[in-house]
Amino acid sequence: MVNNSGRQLDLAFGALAHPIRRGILARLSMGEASVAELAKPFKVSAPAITKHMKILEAAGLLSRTKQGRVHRCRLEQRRMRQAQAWIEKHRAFWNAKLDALELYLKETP
Amino acid sequence: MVNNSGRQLDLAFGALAHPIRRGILARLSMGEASVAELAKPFKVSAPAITKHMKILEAAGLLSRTKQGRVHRCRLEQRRMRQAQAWIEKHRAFWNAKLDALELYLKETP
DNA sequence: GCTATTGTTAACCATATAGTTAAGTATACC
DNA sequence: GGTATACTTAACTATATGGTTAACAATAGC
Repeated sequence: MVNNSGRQLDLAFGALAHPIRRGILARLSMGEASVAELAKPFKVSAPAITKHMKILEAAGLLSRTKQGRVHRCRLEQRRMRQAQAWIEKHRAFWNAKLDALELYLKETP
Repeated sequence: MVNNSGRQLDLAFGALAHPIRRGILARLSMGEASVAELAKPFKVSAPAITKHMKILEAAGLLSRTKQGRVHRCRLEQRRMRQAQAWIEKHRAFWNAKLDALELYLKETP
C-alpha cells in the first residue's frame, strides 16, 4: 500500500470534477436520500445517474444500503476530508507568503 | 456568467485528479520553477508534461511567463481556494452532525 | 398473478485523458 | 553560421467519461 492514497485522491478529485456529482454530494450533505431524490434536480436519464453514483462510490465519497427497492444513500466523510487535507497541506506554504491577494480573500468569504 | 464558476470547479478538481499534476502543484507551492524542473521527478516524456501544464493552466491553477527559452511557472492561488471553499462549505453541514466518526477523525490527523 | 416503481445492466456513440514518437520553434552559446 | 537546450505541436493509440435507448431484476401494492 505504498501509494494507494494517491490513487484514492485521484478518484476523489475526479469524482468532484462534475457538476451533477457535486450536486449529489451537496444534497447528501443535508441528509440521506434515495437515488430518485438525488436524480430529480438533473435533466439526464436514470442510467446516467447510476453511472455517477458508481463513480462516487468507487471514490469512497458515497455509500448506500438497500431498503426494499429503495437505495438509501449517504456521504462518506473520510475521503472528502482526505481531499481537503491535500489542499490545506499545500495552502500552508502559500500562507507563509501571505500576499495581498491572500489577505483580500480572507476578508471576503 | 450564470454558472461559470461551476465549470471552473470542474476544471480545477479535474486537474487535481492526477498524481503528476498534484506533484507539480506541490513543487510549485514551495516556489517558482521551470518546466524542466517540474518534469524531473516524473518518468514520462516531455510532451506528456506539456499536456499536464496545459490542463493546469486551463484550470487556472498555474500561470507562467517566458524568460528567454525558459518558462517560469507559479501557482495561481485563487482557483485552489475556490476548490477548497467548495469542500469546506459542505463540511459545515457535516460538522453540524458531529458524529462519532467526525470526532475520531479530529483526533487522528 | 398483474402492474407500477426503483434502480441496474447492456450496447452503443462522442469526446476527453494520458501516453507515445517524431518533428518543429525559439533562444542561448560559441 | 552552427549546435545544443527548452519546450511545443502533430499524429497516433488506448482507455475513461458522459450521455443515450432498450431491456432486465426486484420489490410494492392491489
